[in-house]
Amino acid sequence: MYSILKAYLSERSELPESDLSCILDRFQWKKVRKNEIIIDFGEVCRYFYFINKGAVRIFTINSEGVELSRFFAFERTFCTTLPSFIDQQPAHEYLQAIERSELLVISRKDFYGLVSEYNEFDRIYREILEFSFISNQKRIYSFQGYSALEKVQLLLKMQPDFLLRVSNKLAASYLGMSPSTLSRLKSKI
Amino acid sequence: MYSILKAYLSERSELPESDLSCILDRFQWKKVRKNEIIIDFGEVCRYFYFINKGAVRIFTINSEGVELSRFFAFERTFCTTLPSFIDQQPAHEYLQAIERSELLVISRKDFYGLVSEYNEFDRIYREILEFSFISNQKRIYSFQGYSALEKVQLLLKMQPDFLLRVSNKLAASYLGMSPSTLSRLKSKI
DNA sequence: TGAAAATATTGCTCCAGGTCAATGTTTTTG
DNA sequence: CAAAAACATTGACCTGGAGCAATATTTTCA
Repeated sequence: MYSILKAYLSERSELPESDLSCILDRFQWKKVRKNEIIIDFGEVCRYFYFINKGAVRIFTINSEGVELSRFFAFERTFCTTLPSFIDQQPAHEYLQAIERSELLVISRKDFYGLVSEYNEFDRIYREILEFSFISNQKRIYSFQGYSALEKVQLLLKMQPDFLLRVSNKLAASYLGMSPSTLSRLKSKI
Repeated sequence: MYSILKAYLSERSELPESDLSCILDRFQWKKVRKNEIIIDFGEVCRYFYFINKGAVRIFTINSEGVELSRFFAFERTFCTTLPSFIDQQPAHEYLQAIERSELLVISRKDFYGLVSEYNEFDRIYREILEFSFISNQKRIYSFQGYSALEKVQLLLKMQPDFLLRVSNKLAASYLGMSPSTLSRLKSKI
């Protein structure tokens, strides 16, 4: 049950077995059904999530009622609505399971406890922050610089299985184009 | 000369006078002329910069030769090409002064020295990381959800003096539209 | 498992915003 | 400080991608 997270931590640190099991103890098992909202808009985010199985997305809804997806995460990934988690203000976005998923959940208090208790865990957290920053940055450049077709090609190159795993509608809301445009482009590739 | 940085640090921490002056000692004064490239594409970024006076931008050039601006920073801001600074790989972007500017420069080694030596400085660095992440995130949503006109209005609301300070051409490269479109929209507002 | 709901595909139409080019204005620099 | 270079504005034109709607397909769940 914890073996995937254990492997994840082992690969990224030198944590001894004893520390690993202390760390794993702080996580709780949680099953969510497809489309379940894990963190709601306006709610303060009090947990960090590790995706053991399944997939989630982070999205918001603009003033015209259109869903905008910012981020998709799959197995073996840490994920949460980070701004709200950091500053404990109401989230301006949703965290949603897009498949039936199994999550390992840790409270904010325990999470920061691990960060200050284990140097190696602090390093892993910093890597998560940096990774998030850098992937956001790449996305900004891709929105600025590319046509719809190029954005699809770029996505296929960076995450070849994304379009197989994510529905046309959600993928379009991630790429910033309409579902019909994405559908047409897919038939061209 | 160091008074602006000193005030910046004081506002954000409880650092005593003695620590403050130790910290300030690690920074070097640097003047740059307008348009000067501070960090070049392909160069490994070895410094963090505090903008004492002036303004800089971070940009890249896409495959069609078009400049894409990701970020503008003005007085009283820390700034660098963060991905390259973090992992010491060649930068995929440029850091450029867009006005004649005065910078306070600290080497990566000294910077991380301060991070580990002073808890308060570590906190300030984390705030910089988080701020960068969150501002990138807002920008992603704004690219996805808004028309050209709405993007300009949003920018005016968030940073009212941006368009007064940044040339039409550069502002357009930040907003992801052509200079002619931005020019037309400005006359409508 | 089969009816209902959600999603995907595709044709048609239209317009926001791009490109190009001409002109006016500002900035740079010898 | 004047000539040159860079930039801003504006008009004319064109096209990528949006919106809508009809149909086909897939998913959901009683």
